[in-house]
Amino acid sequence: MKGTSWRAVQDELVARISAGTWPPGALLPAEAALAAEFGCARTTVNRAMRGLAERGLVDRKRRAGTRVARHPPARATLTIPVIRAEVEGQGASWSHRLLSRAAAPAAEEVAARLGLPEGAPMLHLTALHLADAAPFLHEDRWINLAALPEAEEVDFTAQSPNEWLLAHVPYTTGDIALSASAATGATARHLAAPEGTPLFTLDRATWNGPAPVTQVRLSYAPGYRLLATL
Amino acid sequence: MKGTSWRAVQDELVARISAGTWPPGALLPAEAALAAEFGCARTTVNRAMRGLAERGLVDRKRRAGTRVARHPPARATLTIPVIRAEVEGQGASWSHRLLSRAAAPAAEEVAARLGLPEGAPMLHLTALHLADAAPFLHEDRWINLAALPEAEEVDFTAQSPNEWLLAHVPYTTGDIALSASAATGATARHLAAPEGTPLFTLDRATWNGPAPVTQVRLSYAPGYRLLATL
DNA sequence: AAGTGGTCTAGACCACTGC
DNA sequence: CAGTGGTCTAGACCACTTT
Repeated sequence: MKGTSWRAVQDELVARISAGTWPPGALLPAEAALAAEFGCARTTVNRAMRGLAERGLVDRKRRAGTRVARHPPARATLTIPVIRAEVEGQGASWSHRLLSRAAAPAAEEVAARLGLPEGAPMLHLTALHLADAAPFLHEDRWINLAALPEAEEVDFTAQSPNEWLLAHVPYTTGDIALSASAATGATARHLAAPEGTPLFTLDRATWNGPAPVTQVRLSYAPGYRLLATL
Repeated sequence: MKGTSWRAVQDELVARISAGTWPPGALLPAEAALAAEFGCARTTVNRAMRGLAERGLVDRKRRAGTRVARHPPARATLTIPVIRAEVEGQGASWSHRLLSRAAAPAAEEVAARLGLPEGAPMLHLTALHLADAAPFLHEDRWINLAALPEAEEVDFTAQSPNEWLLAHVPYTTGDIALSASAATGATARHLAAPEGTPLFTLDRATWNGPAPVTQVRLSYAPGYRLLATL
C-alpha cells in the first residue's frame, strides 16, 4: 500500500476482502487498530470504511464492529435521464406532442399511490415524445393541483410536462417501479406497436417534501433498454 | 437550524436550495464562509456538501466553487437482490431446478458482450427459480471457463449458479440492461406464460477485475416489478 | 461497563483551475 | 497566482449495543 490516503486504505481493505483474508461474515479489526497498522489517523480509516459500508461491502454496527457482508447486494445506480437529454444524447432530435389534457378527479389507483383522497382535483395529461419523428415514449401523467395550482394555466404544447415540472419543482424525492407490460389502446396506437407488444414501463411517484406532486407512467417504444452500471 | 451536526447543515442547505435562495446555477458561499455562518468547523460543512454533490444536487469544482445543479438528474439506486433473499423476503419459500447444462463454445452475442473471442469455451446453464412452487424467474447463464475452470466440476442441482458464483467470486463489477421482451420457447413454457407475454428481463455481464466471468439473462414471471427509490 | 463506530473541532497542507 | 474544495491529523466526546 502506498501513501495513506483514504483511497489507498480503501483499496487495501477491498484487496484483503477479495483475497479472502477476511472471508464473508468475518469481523474486521477496529478502526483504531487499522489506523495503527496503516500509520494514519483513525479518521482516515473511518472515511475508507464508510465508503465500503455505503457500497454494501461491509456491515457496520457500533460496539459490534465491522463485518464483511455475507451477501453483497448488487447495487446499481440508475440515472434516469431527462427525456429530451436522453434522445438528444443518441444524436436524434427530440420533439413532443401533447395528446390530451383534462382536469379530472384522481383515479383510484393514482390517489392510492400518492396518498391522496380519492377524487382529489388533478390534471391529467398524456403526451408522446419523439426521436427524429419516430415514437420514443408515451407519457401518462397526473399532477396534484392542490400542490401545483399554477399547472392549470400552463401551455404544455410548448413545453413538455416533464420539463415544466423539472424547472418548476426541481428538488424532489420519490419512488420508481420498473416493469414490462403489454401495449394497449391509445398507448399502442401512438407508439405504433401492435396490441400486446411488450413495452418497458416506468412508474414514478414524486413528492416535494411531504406533498405529493405527480405520478407518471412512461411507456417506452419497443426495443428500449435501460442501462446501469454496478 | 438546531445543532451543528452535518445533517443539520445539510438540511439547511437543501431547504435554501428548495426555497430558491440559491436558484439553479447559482454559486454557493465557500465552505469557510458557511462554517462561519453556522458556527461550526469547515470539515462539518464539507461533510454536508459532499453528500449533496453525491446526490447530484450541486456541482463542486476546485477554485470554481459549488453551484446548484441545473438539471438535477433523477438518480435511483437499484438494489438487485440475491434471488433467494428476494423470494424469501416476500415470505415465500425458494427453490430452484437446473434445466440444462452443457459445455459449449460462446455464442456470438455472448462473446461480443463479454469481449471474448467467439467460440471460447464456456459453460451454458439454464435454471428455473420458484417461489412456493410457482415459477419466479428463468435464468439463462454463460460462465467463462477460462476464468472459472472449477465451474465445470460443480453440481448446480444442489446450489443455484447464482449462489455458487456469489460465494465463489464475490466482489465483481459489471453492467446491467433492463428491458421488456416477449416470452418465447422454453422460457415461456417454464414460466407458464403464453408465447408473447411481456416479461421483465435483466441482462447482466460480470467481470472480476479485467477478466470476464459470466453473462446472465433473467426473465421474470409476468407481473414482476423492480422497485427503486430516488 | 466497556468497546466500537459516529461525529465534531481546529488547524494544516495540497491540488486544481479560473483569473 | 490566489482562492476553492479535497484531504489528513490528533484529539475529543458521544451514542449505541453487546457483554
